[in-house]
Amino acid sequence: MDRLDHIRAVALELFAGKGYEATTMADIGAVVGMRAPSLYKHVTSKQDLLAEIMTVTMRELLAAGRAAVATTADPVERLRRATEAHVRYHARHRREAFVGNREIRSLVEPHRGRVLELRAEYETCFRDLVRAGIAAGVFSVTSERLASYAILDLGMGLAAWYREDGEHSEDAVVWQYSEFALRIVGSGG
Amino acid sequence: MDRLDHIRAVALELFAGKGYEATTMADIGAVVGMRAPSLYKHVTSKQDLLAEIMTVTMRELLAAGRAAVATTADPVERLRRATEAHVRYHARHRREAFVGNREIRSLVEPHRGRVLELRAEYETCFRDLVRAGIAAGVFSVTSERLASYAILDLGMGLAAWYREDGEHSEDAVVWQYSEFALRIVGSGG
DNA sequence: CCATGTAGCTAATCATCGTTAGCCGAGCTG
DNA sequence: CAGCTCGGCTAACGATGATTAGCTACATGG
Repeated sequence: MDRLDHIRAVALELFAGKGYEATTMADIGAVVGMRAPSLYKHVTSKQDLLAEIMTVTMRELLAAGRAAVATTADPVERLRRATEAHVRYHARHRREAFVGNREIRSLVEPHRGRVLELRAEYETCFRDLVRAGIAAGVFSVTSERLASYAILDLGMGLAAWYREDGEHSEDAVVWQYSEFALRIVGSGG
Repeated sequence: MDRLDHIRAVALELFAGKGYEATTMADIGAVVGMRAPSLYKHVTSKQDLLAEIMTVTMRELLAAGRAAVATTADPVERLRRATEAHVRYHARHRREAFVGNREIRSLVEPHRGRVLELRAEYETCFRDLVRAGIAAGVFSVTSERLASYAILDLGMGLAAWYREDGEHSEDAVVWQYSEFALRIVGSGG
């Protein structure tokens, strides 16, 4: 693995485990195997490390969501696939998702604004999916906002507790949580 | 309001808004109307401020949960009431709940251990509620763990976005989210 | 009216951290 | 072999921030 990739991976692990502010460059260096100042031969700043993790994560998440709904027009199927993508991403990249959700506050402008925009866009996608199902008469919820937030929060919660080697396989969690999402909108099996 | 209560309230507001680490004693003092060192005439440390917020919050949450299920034996009704209490607490004390969820990492031992114990106890309550419903044949989920996590995460998500003066009233959110919880376990109206 | 405690302030302490400066050895290139 | 670049190191800088020390004004109670 490239030195830089290694640093990024370690930073992600530590940001997820102790938080951005609580992680020092010396911490990162200690795991990578060098002193804090040497890190600057590979990265431009600690803030940059965070900014890149977060923007890449949000972009990937958004892309995964768009791709998931691209091949069908059925509202139920669209919401199911979007939720599957959402949950799968949060299970497979739980550290990225975790940091992405929790450390927005630590991001400095203009990165924060950009990440927030991406997130708003992502949320809008889900709200639209719910709205479409309501309009089609296949979902029964009184507020598309509450329902879409509830579904999105499933993923964020997942990123907090999911472990690759835990009790549940990725597929099991993806399936069960997608089922939950459809039940939330009143369209469960 | 007592000076000390005022300080606690300001600390809570700032911890919720910028995070514990990012909040300085000077920040708190600036809002209260005094210099950082003067705060120590009322408070023993910044860490103590956090520890008290978190332990009080967890104790209140646990008490609210226990009280909610105390007066009925019906599994469906018990889960509904527990969820109502859960969601209501997160709506009414969103700052406390938000800090309580996010700043466990910033809590130093032995406080952290105690708060984690309380949280584990609280989670166990919900898992037992779900298990009881499954045993009684009124819920249909394959994993009580996933279902209870999903329900608990609804509250945590709520604390992140809910605003007292927002689009939805507390009662509306409580009702809708409790409905979501029952739908998640396959017992929705 | 004085004595005392309360609650503020400034200055100082002490530690931590991100980041920069400048040195140096190893290894590739001509 | 000479020199350059890469990537490490130590030392130092500069800022920040929690906390302590020690001073002072004021209010209260004897």
